[in-house]
Amino acid sequence: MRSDELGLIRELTLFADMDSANFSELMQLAYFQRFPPQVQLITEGDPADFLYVVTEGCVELFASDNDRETTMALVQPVSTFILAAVLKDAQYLMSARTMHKSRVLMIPAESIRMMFAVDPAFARSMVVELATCYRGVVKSLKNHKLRTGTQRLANYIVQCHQELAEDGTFRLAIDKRTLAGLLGMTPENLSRAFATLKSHGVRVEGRKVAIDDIESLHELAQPSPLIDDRHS
Amino acid sequence: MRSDELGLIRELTLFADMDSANFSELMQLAYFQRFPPQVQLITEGDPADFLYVVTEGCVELFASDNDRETTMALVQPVSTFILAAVLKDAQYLMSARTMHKSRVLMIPAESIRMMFAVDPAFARSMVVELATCYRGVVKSLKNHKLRTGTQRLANYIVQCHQELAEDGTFRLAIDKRTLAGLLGMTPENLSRAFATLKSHGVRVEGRKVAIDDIESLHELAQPSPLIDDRHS
DNA sequence: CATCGAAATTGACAATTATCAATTGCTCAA
DNA sequence: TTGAGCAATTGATAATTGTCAATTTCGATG
Repeated sequence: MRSDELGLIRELTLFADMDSANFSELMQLAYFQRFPPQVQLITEGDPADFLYVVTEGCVELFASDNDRETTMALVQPVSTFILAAVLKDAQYLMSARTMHKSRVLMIPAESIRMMFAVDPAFARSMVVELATCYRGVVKSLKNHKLRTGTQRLANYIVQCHQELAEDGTFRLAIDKRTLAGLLGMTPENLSRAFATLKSHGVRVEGRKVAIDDIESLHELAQPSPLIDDRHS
Repeated sequence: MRSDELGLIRELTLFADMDSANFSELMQLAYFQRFPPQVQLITEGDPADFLYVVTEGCVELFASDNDRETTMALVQPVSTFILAAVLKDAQYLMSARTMHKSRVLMIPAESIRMMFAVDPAFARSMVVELATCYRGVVKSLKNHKLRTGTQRLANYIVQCHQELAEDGTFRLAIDKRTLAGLLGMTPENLSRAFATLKSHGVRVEGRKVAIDDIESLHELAQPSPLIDDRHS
């Protein structure tokens, strides 16, 4: 592992307050690996053997039932995922696959649980991490139960606009197929939702998005901090 | 507070491992109250001032956006709710109202956070509690994204069957209006879903449910432990 | 027991979303 | 450059779900 990467991991809320010796020991026990795109890292139903940390690339969390499949979340660097299963020593509820070439740290679940029992600061950080994840899923559930597909897209666009757009223009960070999955709709439906947004001042060309009438978009999206705010 | 109730609260995973003196202190700071049905206890968006514990009755967690509203979960005694918001010292993401006459313990958020910092066993219990809640919401999100309304109802019935039915017959624990909300559909739709289940061996009369053909119901429901198992 | 009011059901219809098929457009490698 | 292959779009249709209105049923109360 490179030391700059180690530094990034150390800065994560989950590890920042941990005792130094414990952190070092944990890193000693971990595996650092590169994966090509579209590699399935974990499968739902399997026992949770590792806690994962993405340091480069992007990982998709997804879930299946019967022959349906849905994207649950995208994990961007630098973040951990699948902590709850590791802690409860339970089965994974979600599967994970790399979207792009990715670098991933795999920490044995056993050693996470051991440190959890031993290092109180680590336990407290876990609380904060899990509370944040919990609230993230609650927001996602609200997003899905309270909004139509078009409204979810509108809010996604509003959020991108706030985060990246300087002149009202930005590029989608992910391809439309993945975006459709994330928003819980089919790619066909996403196309139509984009078409609907045209009349609310949103122009799309490939991955480029231009927003001409942010008021009109806000009107349609009705963004709410209790659903859309990334942090809080 | 009655001592038997205190005992029930002490037995909760969240408090079981806590230091005795700390637990006593926490209970000293808490308010125990009775509420009539349909009283709104908390409103989403408000700062999290209390952690709640239901000891009798039932509490509905719900969320709103624009003029839509949806049931997020039902909290049965004895359980805590709204822990994540308290811990993060953030706004509530969900509102809560009593469904029936209820007894509720209200613990000041401030003192929960103080104990969290001071009592390592309490912090570790929180991790387990939050991990469990997190997985609960993930299951709920999977339920909604991967299944149709009728399938969700079928799985709900299968679950009731496993837990209460001895002779293939049981009573619904909640009224149909609430059940509809919980399953994320309108009452009208729930009626139609019940009608659909008739051809899969489910007879409904008021709150009484009789299952004639559990195989056929399973076939339709396709229950999965990674969505439907209460614990794990 | 009668009656009021809310819950539940049913029907008709609209909106939303999914599915299937066909076509267009883009990207990458030979 | 060109063609193969995949992503994206578009159209047609079906399935699912929501909305509105009209009854019917059920339960609590006087």
